[in-house]
Amino acid sequence: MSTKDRIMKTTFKLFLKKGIVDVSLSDIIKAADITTGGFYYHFDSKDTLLVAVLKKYVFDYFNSTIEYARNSEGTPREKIESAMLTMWGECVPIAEATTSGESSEKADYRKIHLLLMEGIQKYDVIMEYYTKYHHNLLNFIKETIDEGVARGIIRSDIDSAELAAIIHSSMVGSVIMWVAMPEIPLEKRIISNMDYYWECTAK
Amino acid sequence: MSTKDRIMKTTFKLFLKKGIVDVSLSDIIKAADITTGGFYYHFDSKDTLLVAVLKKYVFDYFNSTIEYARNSEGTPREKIESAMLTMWGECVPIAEATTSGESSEKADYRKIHLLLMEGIQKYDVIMEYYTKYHHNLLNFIKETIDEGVARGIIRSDIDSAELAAIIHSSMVGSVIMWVAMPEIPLEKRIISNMDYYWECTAK
DNA sequence: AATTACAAACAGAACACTCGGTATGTTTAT
DNA sequence: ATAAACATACCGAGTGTTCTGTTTGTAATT
Repeated sequence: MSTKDRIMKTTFKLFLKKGIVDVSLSDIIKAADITTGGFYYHFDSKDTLLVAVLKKYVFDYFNSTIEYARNSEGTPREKIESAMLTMWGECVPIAEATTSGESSEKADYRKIHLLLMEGIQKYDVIMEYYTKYHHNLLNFIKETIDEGVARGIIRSDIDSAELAAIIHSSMVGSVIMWVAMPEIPLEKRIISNMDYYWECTAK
Repeated sequence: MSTKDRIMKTTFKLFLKKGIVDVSLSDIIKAADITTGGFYYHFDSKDTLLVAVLKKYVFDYFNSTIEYARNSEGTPREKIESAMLTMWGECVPIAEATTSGESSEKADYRKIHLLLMEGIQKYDVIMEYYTKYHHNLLNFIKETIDEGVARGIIRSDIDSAELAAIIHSSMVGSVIMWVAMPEIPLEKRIISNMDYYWECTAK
């Protein structure tokens, strides 16, 4: 693994532990076992690194998950549910970044969400990534509903754009509620919400 | 207004502008027109101030809004909807804190949400406040649904706890989506979601 | 010889916080 | 009535630390 990759991976691990602002350059340098000179050889500034890390470990992963779900088989509900659970439940790249031998602590989306909100507040470009990601997710849900209507699985008298928006915000809300009240697992929240929608929408 | 109140109000205004971590003590001292010594006469530390400000201007306001809605008249839907819109749409104390003459910039809940997430990450006690607030909100929704069932307005075969959780997360999700995609106003999102639920639950 | 990939010392600003002092009340004792 | 004793509210220079970023140096590779 290249030094640059090691810096990014180490930084992301530190983010998950302490949030963005509480990670200093010297923290990164110590944890990645490099020096200041080495760091500035690979990155222009601390900010450059932070944005690159969030893009790589969060947004690229999310968008590729959506892309994967888009091309997968299954009922509309299965497709949407599995995309959500993959993005927010399993969090593969996070697991990869954190559990490579040394650390066994569970990395979950709750931390990621807090990171994102911190990033949004600090960097406009993160806000742009976040908006684009949600447009992508919303479109995916709408397309999947349309597909369900076309296949005769979903009632054809619904407004797919509106239903997609409702499902979308409901799913996102489940995640936030899970941040505030982790005693109910995310999976249960998502499935319970979906049950309710499908009761009203399935043909 | 006492010096202590002025410090807190000024700090909250700065928070809305720059987030928590980017507000330094010297920012506060300049904006509130005090001195370092004056500040430390009133507060033990910067952290003490930050937590006190979030409690006063966010959590106390939210919880009192729920209390007010609990004791108000109207259909279950009206009660729930107006509580949400008061908390997240109008944001009275924020308006009070920011628009007292000098500043006319719109303060909305989007900033508050980002502040809260920042606070949660940094201070355990803020996380506790946040959890308590959401339990309070969830209970209010459940009680209101139960009341609707008792009054014969809502179908009696629904599980009020589950429906409350679904409505709760959907409302919270609307707020988050509004952070990411502000082009659709919060009010429209909330009403659209509620329309959908009421179609399935009203008698 | 030149470029790559780092090392190490350092600069300069910003940070939260301390501390000795001052001015202005407010009791209490004579 | 007056002075002593104390309390409250505030001042602002100064401390030590930490921060990001710069500069210069060096070993290895091409």
